[in-house]
Amino acid sequence: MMARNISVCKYNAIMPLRSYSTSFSVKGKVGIRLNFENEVKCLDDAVTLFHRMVRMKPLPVFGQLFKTMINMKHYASVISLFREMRKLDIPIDEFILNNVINNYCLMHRVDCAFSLLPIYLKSGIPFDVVTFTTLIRGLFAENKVINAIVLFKKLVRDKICEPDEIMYGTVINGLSKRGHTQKTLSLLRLMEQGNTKPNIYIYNIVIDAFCKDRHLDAAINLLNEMKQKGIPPDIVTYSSLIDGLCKLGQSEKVKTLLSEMVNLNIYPDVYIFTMVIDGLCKEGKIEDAEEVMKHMVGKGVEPDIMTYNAIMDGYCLRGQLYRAKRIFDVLIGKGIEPSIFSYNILINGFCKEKKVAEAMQLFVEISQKGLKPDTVTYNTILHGLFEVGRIGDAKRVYAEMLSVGPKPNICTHSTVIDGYFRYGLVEEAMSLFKKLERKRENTNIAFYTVVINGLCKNGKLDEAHSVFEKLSLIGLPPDVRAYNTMITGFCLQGLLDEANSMLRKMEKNRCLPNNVTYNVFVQGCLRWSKFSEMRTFMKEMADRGFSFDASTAGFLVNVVRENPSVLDMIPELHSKNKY
DNA sequence: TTAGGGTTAG
Repeated sequence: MMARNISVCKYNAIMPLRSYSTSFSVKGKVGIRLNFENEVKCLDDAVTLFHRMVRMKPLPVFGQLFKTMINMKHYASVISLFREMRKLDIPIDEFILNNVINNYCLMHRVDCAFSLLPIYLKSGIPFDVVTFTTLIRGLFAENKVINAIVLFKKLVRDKICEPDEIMYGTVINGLSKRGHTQKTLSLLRLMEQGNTKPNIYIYNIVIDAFCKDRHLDAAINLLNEMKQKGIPPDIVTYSSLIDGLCKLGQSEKVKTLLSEMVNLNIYPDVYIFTMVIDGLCKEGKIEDAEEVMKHMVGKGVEPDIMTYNAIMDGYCLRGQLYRAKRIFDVLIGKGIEPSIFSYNILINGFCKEKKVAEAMQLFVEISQKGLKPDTVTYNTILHGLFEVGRIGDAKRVYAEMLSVGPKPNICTHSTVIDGYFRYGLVEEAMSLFKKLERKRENTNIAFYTVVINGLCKNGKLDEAHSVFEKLSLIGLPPDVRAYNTMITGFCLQGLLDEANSMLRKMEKNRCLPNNVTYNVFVQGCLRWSKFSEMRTFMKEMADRGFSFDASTAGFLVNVVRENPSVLDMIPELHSKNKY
């Protein structure tokens, strides 16, 4: 296979170029554009063509070659060819510069993209809306949201360039993908007052943001609004809405929207069918999902890897791993390449069922198939290995990840620290925790809760409490899980007063206790025979509409079995309706 | 040359 690719590349590179050229005229400039789209199949072709182009007279247009290389993701080579052009004194135009800026943005080097701006000034090339739209997208891609907005506002305020629909779309999309849904709506409203009116793209981005936030009412209001304004919704509008409704399990509304779009002659594509299939699978209705898959094939829409991934995940969620694996074999049989998601889904399925040997086999297969395990793969395997107590293997996999794998994220750190604590490796857990704190790694409240829980479970309540106390100081106010973990720690040690004052503290800090909070406290009372406190507490619990969970009920059964007089000490336990 | 929709992990 490889040998054939090389020979095709060499053949393409020596094709006579003149026969593929056309002349064009833009803004009064005449040039020769080479029509090579189907001829440049690999980097070799592109570089060979570049070296032929630089010798041509008159010089042809280079921008399209760069665009082709960007599409092939040969970003570093674009930069070296651009530098070569500069050395050869080949004139640069706005197409080349905009493409190189885009290239740097795609490399996540927006700083380098900005450093090209002086070339525009030196070469007398005016900045245009494309340049700035590309830079704004580059800033968003690196999560530099404030910089993106500052740049956008400066462009408008200083009248450097008039934003078009695409620039607005880029800003609104950047904001929506980073959780600023309300701001996307504000910008849409702002557009209504200006010269550039919101179009279908703008509406679709805002509708999608509301759907992702599960605010389907707001999304449907916008759908009606765009219809009223004479902007007809398209397949993307419907796909966002259908996905949002599927994720909320509102199958009746999904059916309504599906028939509405078909009435408008918009037919569901593989995206929409996959969303419906995924929604059904997540609800455990795989038989229905399989029916939808048959239906789509009947309509001439072929399932792709994401459709199969949804079905595989559905079977994994029901613990039917071997059916999931059969789907995996079927898609390979059909010539569909599994993605890293396919492997992750199966590995997760096997790990959840504690079949870690099978999971490890798939993990090894990933590299053999020319794919690379990603952070999710490592996190899933690490969790699976710790879960079954294969600590040595977990440590080996973690070391492999640190040396040759993807960069660990907060989920990796939480999994490893939790794993260490669970097997009493307190020193290793704390040393990793302190190292991450020193490096100012990204942390969140869930990560700290893992540490607090680990310390509590290993009898280090004071240390856990001091970590808990500093949470608000470092800008991570404890959530209900963090409070529950700390309350559990106090209850395990019999410090019921401290647990109670923690419960009052959470209410004072406007973090409402939940069913777990009360159950943890009740179990603490039972464990330490604090029956009078328990009676007071049970009343508060019932008043707030909470009840015993399965864990408390099991605990209670054991306590009563050992000491039946508990039932006399807590007469409320006879009241079956309440507890 | 620059904007919109689908899958996995703690």
